[in-house]
Amino acid sequence: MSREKSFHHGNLRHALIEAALDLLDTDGSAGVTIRAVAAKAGVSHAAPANHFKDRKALLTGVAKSEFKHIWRQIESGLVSRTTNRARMFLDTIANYAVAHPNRYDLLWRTDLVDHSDADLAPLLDNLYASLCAELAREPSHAGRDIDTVAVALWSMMHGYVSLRLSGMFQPAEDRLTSEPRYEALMSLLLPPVKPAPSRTPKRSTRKA
Amino acid sequence: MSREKSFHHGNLRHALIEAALDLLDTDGSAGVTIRAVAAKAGVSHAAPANHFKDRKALLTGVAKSEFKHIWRQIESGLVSRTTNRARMFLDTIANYAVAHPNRYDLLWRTDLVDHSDADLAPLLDNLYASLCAELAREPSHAGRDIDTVAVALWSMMHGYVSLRLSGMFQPAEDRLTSEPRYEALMSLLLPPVKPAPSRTPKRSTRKA
DNA sequence: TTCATAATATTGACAACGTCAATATTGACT
DNA sequence: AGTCAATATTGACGTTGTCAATATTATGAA
Repeated sequence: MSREKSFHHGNLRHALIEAALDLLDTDGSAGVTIRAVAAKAGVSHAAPANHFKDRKALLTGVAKSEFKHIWRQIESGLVSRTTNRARMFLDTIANYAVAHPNRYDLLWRTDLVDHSDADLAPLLDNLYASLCAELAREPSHAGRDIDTVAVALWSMMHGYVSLRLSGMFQPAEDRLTSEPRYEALMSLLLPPVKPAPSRTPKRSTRKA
Repeated sequence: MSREKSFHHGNLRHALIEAALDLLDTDGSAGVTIRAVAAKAGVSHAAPANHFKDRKALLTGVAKSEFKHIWRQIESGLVSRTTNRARMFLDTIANYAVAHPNRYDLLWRTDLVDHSDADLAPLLDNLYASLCAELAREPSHAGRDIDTVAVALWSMMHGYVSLRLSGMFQPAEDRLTSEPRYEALMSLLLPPVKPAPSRTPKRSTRKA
């Protein structure tokens, strides 16, 4: 991000996050030690301290980077889409979770990530507000409280993928419709539609 | 459980789990170190190795004990109840999560608990099968696939409490009905009823 | 009762970890 | 050229999980 391409290493901060992601994918969050990250970036074990005050700050940096990535992915998925936009919002996160289970797990680890971080908290707020805005534009939720629907959808998606990753559930299909389970779950709260208009969301504060 | 009340310490295994629960409640799962648990139980740092081969085994023992506790709580709640039994099943777990956040967090930590443990896995299977059995007895789910409803409910409950504990959501009420949010969420999938008959569940295999 | 043996507990050690202090090196700017 | 802040290194410390070696105790057979 920042163009400080000089000094001893040259943008070590970014290199540390990249190294952390590598270790995260292969060894899980427990494998993301300061020393291993430093070694992978080619610096001494105390070098990261100049950019992240401790391990939690480093992992919070990783989480920030990943939430931004998810946000961009959602945005790019929304531009060309006019129907089922809320659904695509949720699918993007769910797909991310399945594709990068260790990363998804980290994102919600309160012991490893500071969710009240000055940069991270607004990212979460924006995500939630964006989902609410999409739901508000869908006519099928006319008589419903938007926040309740948003919290319900996000909770179900998050709970499902979390319990899947925990091994509590196994992948399966709906016995009646033969849909994949995730499809069947979403249809309970968010029936898919065919036509719809388009753009520009509003804000909302996340309360559950 | 086992009546081996002798040897040096006298039922150290049980004492270790109790000590671990204490540390878990006060300091979170990170505070449950083998050495701290041993110290709290009044033994040397290597004594636990005779009862738990490593830290994961100890925490898996804690999880087993807690899942049994939840199971008993659900059972005792069901005996005198004829309506909304599935709902009470879910409420029991949700209430446990709020009352003991650190314990609930541990239960789903795949890095700390072995969910494929020979004793633990059947507990999870029984819990899921029990929920399915209760849902099957409720007439409101006539045309639905029971597993899909069970997975949806459990996912939403788990996702909601998890995201609450992560700080992603804050406690709030439904804007339309002024119910607490949790009530509003559950009502979306499990509308409460007044009358109903009674007893005896069946089995089901957990697939999602 | 004696004694062998298994079960259980202790002591001591080791490597890996996060973190800190002290020091060294480099870049930027005057 | 020379000062200063930013950045990196080295070395150390306390804590952790785990292992090996040893000691202690209970159990059951002789």
